[in-house]
Amino acid sequence: MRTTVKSIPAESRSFAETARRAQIVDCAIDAIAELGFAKASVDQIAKQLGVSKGVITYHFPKKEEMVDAIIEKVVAAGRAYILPRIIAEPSAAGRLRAYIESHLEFMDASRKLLIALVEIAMNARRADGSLAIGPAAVAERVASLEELLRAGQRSGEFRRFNTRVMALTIIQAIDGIPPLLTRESGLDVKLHAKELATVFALATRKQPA
Amino acid sequence: MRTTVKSIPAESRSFAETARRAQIVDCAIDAIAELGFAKASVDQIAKQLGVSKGVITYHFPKKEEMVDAIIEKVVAAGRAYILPRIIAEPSAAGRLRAYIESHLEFMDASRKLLIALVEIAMNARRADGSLAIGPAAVAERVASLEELLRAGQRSGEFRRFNTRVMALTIIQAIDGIPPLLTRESGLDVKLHAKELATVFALATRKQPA
Amino acid sequence: MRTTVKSIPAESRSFAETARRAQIVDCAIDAIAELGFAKASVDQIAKQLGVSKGVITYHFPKKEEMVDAIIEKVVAAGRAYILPRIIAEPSAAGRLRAYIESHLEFMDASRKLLIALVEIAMNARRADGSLAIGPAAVAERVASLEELLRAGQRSGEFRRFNTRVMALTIIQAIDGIPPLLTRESGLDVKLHAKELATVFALATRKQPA
Amino acid sequence: MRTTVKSIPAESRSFAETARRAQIVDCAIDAIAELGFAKASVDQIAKQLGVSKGVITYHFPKKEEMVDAIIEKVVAAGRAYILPRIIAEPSAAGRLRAYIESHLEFMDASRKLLIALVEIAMNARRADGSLAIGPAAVAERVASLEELLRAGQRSGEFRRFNTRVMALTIIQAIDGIPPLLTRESGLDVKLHAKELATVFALATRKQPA
DNA sequence: TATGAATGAGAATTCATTCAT
DNA sequence: TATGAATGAATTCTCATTCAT
Repeated sequence: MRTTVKSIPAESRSFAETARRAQIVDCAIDAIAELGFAKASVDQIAKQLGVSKGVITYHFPKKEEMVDAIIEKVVAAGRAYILPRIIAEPSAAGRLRAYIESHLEFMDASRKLLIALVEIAMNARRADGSLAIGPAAVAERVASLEELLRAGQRSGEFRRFNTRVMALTIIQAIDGIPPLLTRESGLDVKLHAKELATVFALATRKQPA
Repeated sequence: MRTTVKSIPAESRSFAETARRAQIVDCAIDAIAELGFAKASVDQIAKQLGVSKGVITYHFPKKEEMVDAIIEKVVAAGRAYILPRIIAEPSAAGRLRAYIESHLEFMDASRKLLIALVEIAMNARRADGSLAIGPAAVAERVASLEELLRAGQRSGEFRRFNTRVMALTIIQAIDGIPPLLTRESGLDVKLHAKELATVFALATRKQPA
Repeated sequence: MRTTVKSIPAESRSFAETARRAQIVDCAIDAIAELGFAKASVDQIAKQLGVSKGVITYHFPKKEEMVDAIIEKVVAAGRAYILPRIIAEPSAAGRLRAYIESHLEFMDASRKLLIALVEIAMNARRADGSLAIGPAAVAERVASLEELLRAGQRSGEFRRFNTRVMALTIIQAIDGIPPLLTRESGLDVKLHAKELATVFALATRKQPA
Repeated sequence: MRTTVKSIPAESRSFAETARRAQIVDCAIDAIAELGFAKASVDQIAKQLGVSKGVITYHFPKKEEMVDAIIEKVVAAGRAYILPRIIAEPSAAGRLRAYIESHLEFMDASRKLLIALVEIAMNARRADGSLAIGPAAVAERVASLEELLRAGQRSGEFRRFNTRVMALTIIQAIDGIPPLLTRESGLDVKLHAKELATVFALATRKQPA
């Protein structure tokens, strides 16, 4: 038997369980990306997956859990793509460029994931009314980017600037991309990435004369 | 008289009617900013305004009309704040700085308005399912900013760059602010604005040797 | 001042009052005929009349009263058209033919009135849920037609038949016309009337050997 | 599974599903016959069935589907009753008599069904505003009755008359019965049927002398 | 008399969630 | 595990009616 209230904790999930959850998450991402968060009902997701609604609620007793699983998946995928590309760069400037470009490349390659994530970021709310993707998540990203920037300042590659504001500026410049992708499906992301990288390269480098 | 089908056309509204609509719009903005678009139901708005639900549907037979009124209000307010500040600047660089800073100042001064607008931009959909704030609205802003940038290039103030990508980058950097305001209520917008202005000043200026 | 609960009794109505009521009734008939009873809201009627909703509710505090006024008008108009044509006929057979033909002629000439009346007959209900046009109204018409038929039997023109059933049959054959008019706007009512008259002429006459 | 958008297609319905739908349809027929179409809300029907409103919308996502199911049921029942009785008759006159009498017998035996059907015919409208039972449905019946009449004329049983008008006349004489049943619950339908059959027998037969 | 604002009941529909099988 | 039926709250919208001016 299975209690209705709680889903199986991650560590005690069977292989099949894990696979099913992944399937559902993928399908939910599709649905959210296509229809928007508001219209991506459990019904819809189940329909697209070709199973009964009960399957969804069995694996994710609360929709919130499904949302969390989606966030987790996208974040993990993003990290897996981006981190190695940053680390591979020897200079701070290179790492910043890699940070920006790999973010946009990932977004380009995983449009649906990102569109879904943004839908969730804007709409999904917890039972108490708070946003599902809260300030803490951003704060973490900001902190890690600041670290990168400060390293560049310490090494003398970057000029003096407020690292917190610069980090926020870069991050929200990046985070502005997915909605752009929704609106302009033909957007040249490569070009956009290069331009954005250039912008922040010029903005952070030690200014000549 | 009031038909159920159409609201009174703007030009034939009485003073009281206009005032009531404004009141409702303000209240709706509050509700949307606080609760998010999805939870800002007609019921909620009516409750916050201390009137019956019918009052809302009386003045705005379709919720869509209310949404349009909100958009109109915010856009008009934004334009009124920003445009004079841009025009006042003699140089292209000055106008770009004014563009960025006045946008952020306005957002800072009118946080709720902007948060509501972004909620609407992300969520509100017309009866046919299309977004209430469509690609056309963005395209218009991009075009007008590109004009500013091209003028700077023509006058020799700005380096050569892809104006479309730069415009998009600037605009989405700006549009990323309201969600930031939601998450970080203590954000120093003045500082952020200056930093952002500097970023794009450095990014657009004719590069020194 | 004027109480909200009761309309002015018929006998103490001013000329203007009477005219206004007639205007509203005409407009309501139009609206009901066009939109159907369910969609002919007070709002709609007021809009078509170009006045405020209050005007309607002032003259007809309850919608039911308006409905009654419509019924009254149509019935009176019908009676005025039909009765003289019946009385003019010397024979029972002639009166029956006149009964049928003048009914259909009236319906043809006053399609909107009849369509509205049928809409009301089918849909309008009193506060207690009973139909606005009840059994009594039909009973009266049946009785009067039976009288005509019995006279024909007494005079030897008609064969023996159950006058009640024949009267009901004729009346509902007639009452079936307005919906027919709604569905088939090109219906040849003249032809239909003649055919119907012939049917009942053949059905009532003393049968030849 | 059950999507919100579409109900299960007829061919893939389970036994239980079919039974439930039938139960709801029956209950809806009761409600419509009793209260009229306008007052037979989903709420009402659910209440009468002793279930929650969601049950209805679960099985019939759109009320229109429920209406269609009702129409289908009544039409099928009618056809099943009437057709064999017509076919059984060898002569055209016999078939016409069977047509009329079996219609009325069916109406008598299934009063509620017919009353509900007429309510629907008069009131139910599709999303686009068109009547749920449109002109096409009547046209079909007229055509098939005309065929019967023409056969009688060809065989020499019937006199020459306009088959279209005669068919329309017969059909609306029949269709006038259900409202009559609503108003006069004590109506002797047997007698009425015989009388109606006689009327049209006399009206269609080759005239003596 | 006329107006328009306000009211509140009730309509259809959507949806997350619960639960027996 | 999976299914699908059931639930009830919430949402938008319509409408007759009331009432102050």
